[in-house]
Amino acid sequence: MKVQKEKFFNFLSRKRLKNTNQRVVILEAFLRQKSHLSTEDFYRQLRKKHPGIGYATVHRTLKLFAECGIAAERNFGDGQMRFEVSREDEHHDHLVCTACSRIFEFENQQIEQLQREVAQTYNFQISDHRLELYGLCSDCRPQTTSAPQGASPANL
Amino acid sequence: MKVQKEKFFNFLSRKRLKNTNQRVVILEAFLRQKSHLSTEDFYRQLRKKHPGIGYATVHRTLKLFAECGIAAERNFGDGQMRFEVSREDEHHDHLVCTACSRIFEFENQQIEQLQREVAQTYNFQISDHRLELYGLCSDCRPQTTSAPQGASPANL
DNA sequence: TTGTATTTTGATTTCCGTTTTCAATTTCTA
DNA sequence: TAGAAATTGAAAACGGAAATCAAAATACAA
Ligand SMILES: [Mn+2]
Ligand SMILES: [Mn+2]
Ligand SMILES: [Zn+2]
Ligand SMILES: [Zn+2]
Repeated sequence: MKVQKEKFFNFLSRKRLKNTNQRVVILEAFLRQKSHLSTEDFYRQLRKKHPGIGYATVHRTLKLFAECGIAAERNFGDGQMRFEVSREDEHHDHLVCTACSRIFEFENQQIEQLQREVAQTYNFQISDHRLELYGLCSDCRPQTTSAPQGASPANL
Repeated sequence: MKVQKEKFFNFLSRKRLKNTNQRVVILEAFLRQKSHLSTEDFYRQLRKKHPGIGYATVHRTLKLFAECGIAAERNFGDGQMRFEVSREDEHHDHLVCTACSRIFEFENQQIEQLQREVAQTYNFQISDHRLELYGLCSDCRPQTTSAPQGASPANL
């Protein structure tokens, strides 16, 4: 997390932005918080310890994090913007459970490579992508384990 | 387009919904319209020929199309819901140009297969997925064709 | 240290696409 | 054709994101 802090403070001075108490507090809370929180959820967490900080400031600061590159904005289809810490080197995509809303992360280099190939055939210059798999996680799907090895009775 | 019409009318009677003039008009316009239109854009097109039909009805009917399966809802990150005709058998993903907003469609069975494999390792039951590649289309990227084979002068 | 120009803050308002409301109208069935 | 039930369209409500603005905080030169 040291890296992200430095990166943000560099960003601030590069952009001639001011290093305020609120920004420091929000930064540290953000780096500690669990991933994929909506602005609202994050704000609610934060206000427990820091009731003085306003929603607008939280919102603006999260946007700054995204601009600076230490946060990734996510959008899983409910109308909520979500944020997670993003690392320089790492990239991942998501499995989203439509029942319990849990989110699982995965990385698949073959898929990434195939995406690049697709783009190439269209002479398209990729700057970003999103891949999300929606469905039921192992806890939420009907019969989690031990699918019958006999005849499964024709699924529809 | 015959298929979609039948499918929708079957859906209506199955659900005990009424077959109104507006629904027929909207259905036919939708099947004729170009893809990835927002509700607003579609409504504006429609009202030229059918000024009497209200936005609410258009919105509700597009949702019905989606529920019935003849339309796919899309969301390319601008805060607009978009719709396109969806066919029983076909599936595709999208390349979205961040400069001119044009949208290109592609299909890649290898990626689809790898997605299934990812899901399997998480014991996750996929019901849907979205894959979008964002960037610059061939018309919008800096030097479209004939990249210099000599030294390219350090981009950035 | 000031002084001061500049930025930031937080309460509030505005925005904007989506969805709901509700009385009037239309559809469907018996 | 009557009457129950669904639909319509104008308008209002909704919800999250973003903008507004006066007061406060910050940075920095003198
Ligand atoms: Mn993630
Ligand atoms: Mn498409
Ligand atoms: Zn689940
Ligand atoms: Zn383009």
